[in-house]
Amino acid sequence: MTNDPPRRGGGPQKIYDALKADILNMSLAPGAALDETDLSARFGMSRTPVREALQKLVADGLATTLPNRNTVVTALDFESVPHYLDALTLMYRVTGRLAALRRKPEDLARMRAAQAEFAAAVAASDAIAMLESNRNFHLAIAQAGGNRYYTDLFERLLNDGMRLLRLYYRSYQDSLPQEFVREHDAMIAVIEAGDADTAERQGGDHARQIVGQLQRFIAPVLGAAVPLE
Amino acid sequence: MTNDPPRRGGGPQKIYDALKADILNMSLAPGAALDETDLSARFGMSRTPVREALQKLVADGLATTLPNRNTVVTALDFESVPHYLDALTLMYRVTGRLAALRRKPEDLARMRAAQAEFAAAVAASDAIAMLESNRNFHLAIAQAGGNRYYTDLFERLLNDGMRLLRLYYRSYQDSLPQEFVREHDAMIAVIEAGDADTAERQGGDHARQIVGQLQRFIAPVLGAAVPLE
DNA sequence: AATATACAAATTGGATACAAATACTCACCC
DNA sequence: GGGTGAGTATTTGTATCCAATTTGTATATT
Repeated sequence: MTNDPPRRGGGPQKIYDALKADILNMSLAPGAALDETDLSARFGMSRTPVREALQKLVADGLATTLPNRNTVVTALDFESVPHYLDALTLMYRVTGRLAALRRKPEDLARMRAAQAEFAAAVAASDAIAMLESNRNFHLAIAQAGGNRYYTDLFERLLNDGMRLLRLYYRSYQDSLPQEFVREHDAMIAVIEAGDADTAERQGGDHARQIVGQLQRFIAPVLGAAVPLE
Repeated sequence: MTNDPPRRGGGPQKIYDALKADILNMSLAPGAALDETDLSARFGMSRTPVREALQKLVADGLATTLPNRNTVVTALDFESVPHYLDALTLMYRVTGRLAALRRKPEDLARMRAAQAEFAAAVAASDAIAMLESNRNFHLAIAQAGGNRYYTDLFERLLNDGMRLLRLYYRSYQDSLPQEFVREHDAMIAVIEAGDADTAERQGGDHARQIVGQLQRFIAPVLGAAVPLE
């Protein structure tokens, strides 16, 4: 039996991973309470490692602690969506460029692996798997760029993006996913070829697609047009 | 006496602030051990709030925990300096542009306050105060932009920058600080005028100055030229 | 009836106690 | 004399315990 001997120190990581997955899935909705006692019961550990995991989530911006009260899943505030899209666009461009300049064989392998998962998820119409593999694909591009400042910011953006898109994933029922699969393939090709200018332009184009998506699907919810640019 | 009744919840913040200041000053050198027991004695609190503060420092990238061993101040690795400068340059430009577009009166007030401190520190040749007020000045510009994704990244960059420059602050004995004072004033003027294109260009120019500084003062230490761009 | 106040219950923040893993010491062996 | 190993000591990781703050409820007062 390869029953992991529950190694010391692995507790907070397990709890963190589980909660993070639930938050990104929107299994835990924005605003949902994260009760320390409940969680310690659920994971069979004391409150100490639970608190450590919660503090990491807070550092990621995925949770927020209300002083002397409980911790909650961070809300998605729509007024910051334009800021979000601005930063996302910039990071698509920058990471695309850097990846073209610095990609190594193992980076391309990671990108292809994530892209294969993405294509499979699209074929299966599995929205959650789509969002997750899409996130991993773009994260692989950022990692290929090798700049941890960009990688860390981009991960935060992609995390928030998973939650935003999960709200509106109905849009993925349309023809767009196939379009994204093709675009991803094109990005891999350009990055492999090392064409930095084209990779940056592609990143901008890809971002524009997503901006358009969100405009179409969020604006109606808000009841008014989102002021973008 | 306005003796703050030591309010519950303020412990970790105090410890975090004190340690962060020491790390940015380089009073705590990179690689220095952060012993939980020592710190709890020093601050007169138990290990619990100390650990919380350390975890926040780790999340900031200022400290690193070695599993089952102690936490240390994160090392400054010179091989990532080019990445650092790349991201810093981009953030100078982006935050300059955004600040010009979205500045409010209170933002300009904060910028001017930090700039006054910076000028005073330059006049007094106080290197630490220079670095700190310089950091606060640029952070005020980022805050004026209002995009928390950029603000958070920029704060990390400015933190790392304080440590890097502290290593080589002899360069500030030269004529350059006065140059920086003038440039900062020019940035305030352009941001107040709302000229986004010029503000972005200024940011890039300012970054170029710093890149040049670091090249001149770090390259000799490394024994070879740093490959930049 | 509505509001304010006092009381009670629940939950977080912090302290202490305990267990596991690592580092250090010193002796012993080659 | 140097290296290896057992045993000890120190330090982190986890559990439990206590206190302080807040929320909700019930009662009393206007």
